[in-house]
Amino acid sequence: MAAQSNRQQRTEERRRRILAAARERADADGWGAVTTRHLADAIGYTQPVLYGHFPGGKSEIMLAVALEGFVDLTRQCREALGRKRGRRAVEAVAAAYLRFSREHPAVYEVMFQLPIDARFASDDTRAELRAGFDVLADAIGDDGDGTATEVFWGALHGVSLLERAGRMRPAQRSHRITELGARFATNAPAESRS
Amino acid sequence: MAAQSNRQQRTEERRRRILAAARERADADGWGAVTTRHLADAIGYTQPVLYGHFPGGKSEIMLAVALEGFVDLTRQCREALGRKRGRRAVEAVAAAYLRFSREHPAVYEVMFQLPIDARFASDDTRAELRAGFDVLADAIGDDGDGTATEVFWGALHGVSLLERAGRMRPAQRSHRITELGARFATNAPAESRS
DNA sequence: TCCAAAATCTAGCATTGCTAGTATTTCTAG
DNA sequence: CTAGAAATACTAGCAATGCTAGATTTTGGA
Repeated sequence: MAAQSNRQQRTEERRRRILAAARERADADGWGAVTTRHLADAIGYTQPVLYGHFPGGKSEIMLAVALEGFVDLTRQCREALGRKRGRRAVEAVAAAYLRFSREHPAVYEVMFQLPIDARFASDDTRAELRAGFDVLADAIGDDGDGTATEVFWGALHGVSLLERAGRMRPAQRSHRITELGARFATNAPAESRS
Repeated sequence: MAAQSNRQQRTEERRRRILAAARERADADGWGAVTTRHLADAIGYTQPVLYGHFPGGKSEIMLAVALEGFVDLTRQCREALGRKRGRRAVEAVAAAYLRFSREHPAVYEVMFQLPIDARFASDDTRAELRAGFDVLADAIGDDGDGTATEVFWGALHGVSLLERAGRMRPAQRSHRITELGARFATNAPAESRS
């Protein structure tokens, strides 16, 4: 099981290089700059080779990058959370989340703007999404039906996008994290659900 | 001042029709479906005519749609706010905001993903953005440095995007609005800014 | 060593945003 | 009313993009 044929090995290696090239270029110059011709050049082959690895073409490459992204983001948030509780937990996870989004803008972008519908979503995908959701729920200590986590997630998502779009004052970044901690820490504020 | 020449009148009329066609098609099938050829067909002219109205091409058309969008969104939020205060104010504005985003997905999309940097941002643009920010600040009764409003805005933005991306349970929509009211209503939660 | 299969390339299609150059319409001056 | 100038609009085409069919080379096993 460990010893793959040389062919499989090289195939997998090349697949990695395609994804790395796509990720790198996209984070630097946006997904518009990721062309199939450029990717082919980057791995030293021609365009059709890409379609051997990713029959779905550019979309499938973007999806693959997105999946890697979910794994990374979830792990970094989980590590940031550690055994913290309350505000410190919320702030730590928020900081980690926003940092990931800032450092990998294109990966983050494709993670959320790509349609993860029935066609694309494997069980793996759903599991990864679930894991990401769970770490956020743990951070705010959500023991309800998950609505609070949804809103927390929305806040992180929105703040990260607006920061990168230049719609928020950069100097206030740490204040925003404090604010998130204050608004979303465990003291479940008046569960006035009808 | 009222009586424009026939030419100017028809020019402006056509400009409106271009924007309306773009907005309609984009909200229906996404911006990818808005091609210059389609827009030209929609107004009964050929492609180059578009560039007479919008020298910047498709980008400029999208920007124009975005500007209209900011005016609309701000007005609808302001109307929803009325003279409400506290939770009811937050919830009303949140509901209006999310409704706009849901009903005009493409308009909303271009409002925030387009670079509103120095090149594009006229004073008008900045004024409109400011007005939108202000209504949110009024809704949550932000009397601080605006950080709370930034986070509130982020939450609305993120929730609206995640809802449309199918990442949030549709049935929980009203719960999310309640949650936003609970988390962001005026009772400024522990301004523990360092 | 030779052959079949896998792998790779060449060449090209259709679509996109955009534009140069030409034809046509419209307004104005005489 | 008519001729010329200015505006308006069109034809035709370019370059870039994602993608693919078919030819060609390389590879690995008998």
